[in-house]
Amino acid sequence: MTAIQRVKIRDVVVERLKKYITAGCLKPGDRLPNETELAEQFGVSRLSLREATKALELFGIVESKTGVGLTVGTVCLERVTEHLGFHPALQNGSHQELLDTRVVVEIGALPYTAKRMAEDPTVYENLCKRVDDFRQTRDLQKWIELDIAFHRALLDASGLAPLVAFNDLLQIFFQRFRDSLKKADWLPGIEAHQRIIDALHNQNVALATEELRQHIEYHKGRMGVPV
Amino acid sequence: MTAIQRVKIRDVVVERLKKYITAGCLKPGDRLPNETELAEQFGVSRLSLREATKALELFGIVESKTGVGLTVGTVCLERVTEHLGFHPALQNGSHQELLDTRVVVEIGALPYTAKRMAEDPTVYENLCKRVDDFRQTRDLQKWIELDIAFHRALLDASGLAPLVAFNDLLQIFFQRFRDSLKKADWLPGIEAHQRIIDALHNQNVALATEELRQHIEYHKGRMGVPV
DNA sequence: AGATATACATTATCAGACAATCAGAATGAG
DNA sequence: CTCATTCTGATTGTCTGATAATGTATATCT
Repeated sequence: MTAIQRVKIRDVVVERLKKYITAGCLKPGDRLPNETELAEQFGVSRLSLREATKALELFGIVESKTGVGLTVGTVCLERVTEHLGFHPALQNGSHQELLDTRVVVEIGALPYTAKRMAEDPTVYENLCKRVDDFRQTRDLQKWIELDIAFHRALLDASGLAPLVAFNDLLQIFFQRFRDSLKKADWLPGIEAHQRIIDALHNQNVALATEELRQHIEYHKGRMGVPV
Repeated sequence: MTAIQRVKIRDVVVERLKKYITAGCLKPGDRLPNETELAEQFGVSRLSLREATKALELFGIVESKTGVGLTVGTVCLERVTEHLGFHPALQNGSHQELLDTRVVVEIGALPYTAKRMAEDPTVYENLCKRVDDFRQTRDLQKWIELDIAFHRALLDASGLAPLVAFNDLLQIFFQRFRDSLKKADWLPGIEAHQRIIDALHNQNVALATEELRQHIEYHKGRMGVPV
């Protein structure tokens, strides 16, 4: 049996809407035709079109205001996180895969970070400040936030915005595991953070790489059971 | 003026649905009440409930099958990235940034690919076959497809599915640049592909890395003007 | 017992209607 | 003329009701 599956209209509409936006090079804030017109254009009922737009609206890809119409929205990952952060249904690839992916992304960015660090002294200073914040915090929940923020800042310092966006998505899948960590598990991480940025500061990418790898993989044994 | 904003019913329903899932500790695959029942329970019309479920379905948070009903779904990174091509980080990223991001991702995956290649001989064979396909093609459009497919396969061979998903996203933004390439620009790429997988086959990750870096950056000068 | 056909529950999609809301035009007052 | 107010048209938000498509489970027949 060929695993045919009924193509649902709204999925087609979703794709066509996305294509409509990209094809027209529409930017956030740009107006879209109204529902009736789009529905007619796509040859579907207004309801089917609505189901598509409403779904996209949850991502922020489009926005709709009563009495105004549809506009292209600004995708912000916070909104995505908000909807995906709640626990039950996210269990994607194995933890190992996700962990390895993080290693690839974060380590791959290090050379770029080192380069920028050499050019701009504030980069190192800002990262140091983050480690200091870490040291002065006792609250577990705050630590989790700071840890995420640090790794994000480290990536951000590379100047590769796409990687930062991708990392934000990955973090969603790590959220659950962070919550299960104990206070003691975090302590070694603080100095590891410091060693990483110090190595970068000294333009020793190889050392920073090794420190970061160990730092990420340190959690491997502590996070829940692999698939 | 307090920025009051009409609370849309479907947003309330979305929240209640998420709460319903978390409160009941429902796991992927678990059944939900049917649409009419849920609508009644939430005190909204079936349509409003549908708009909420359909929106959540785009994320994979819930799944619905005709004739079966609603079930709790599994959120997977692939599905999320699939719809996130509109993220500002990707749209506003300069060509240089996107190119660097590709370098990070593809090179970072090489060690994993090499490892899998050592364990499974078919990995190398499959990649070789792709290069052969390349050699026997004269059509420009076909070359573009094969090139995308090759790089995708190379990533896929690493076993890191999240990276593949991210790469798929990136490729969207390289599409237009590929179209601007001439036939002659592609010729050197064929053998570069071969050299990369051969180096991996010999477990020479360093060489593969250097080949791949040069291969990707070869296009740098040929692709449109940097931002 | 096994294969086939039927019935039922459920979602998918549609059409039409009315209410709520907003932006801008028309109107009026000063 | 300028500003505030009202009105109007456009657009989305929500509802009701109905029909088609689909998958599961039951019942039926061989």
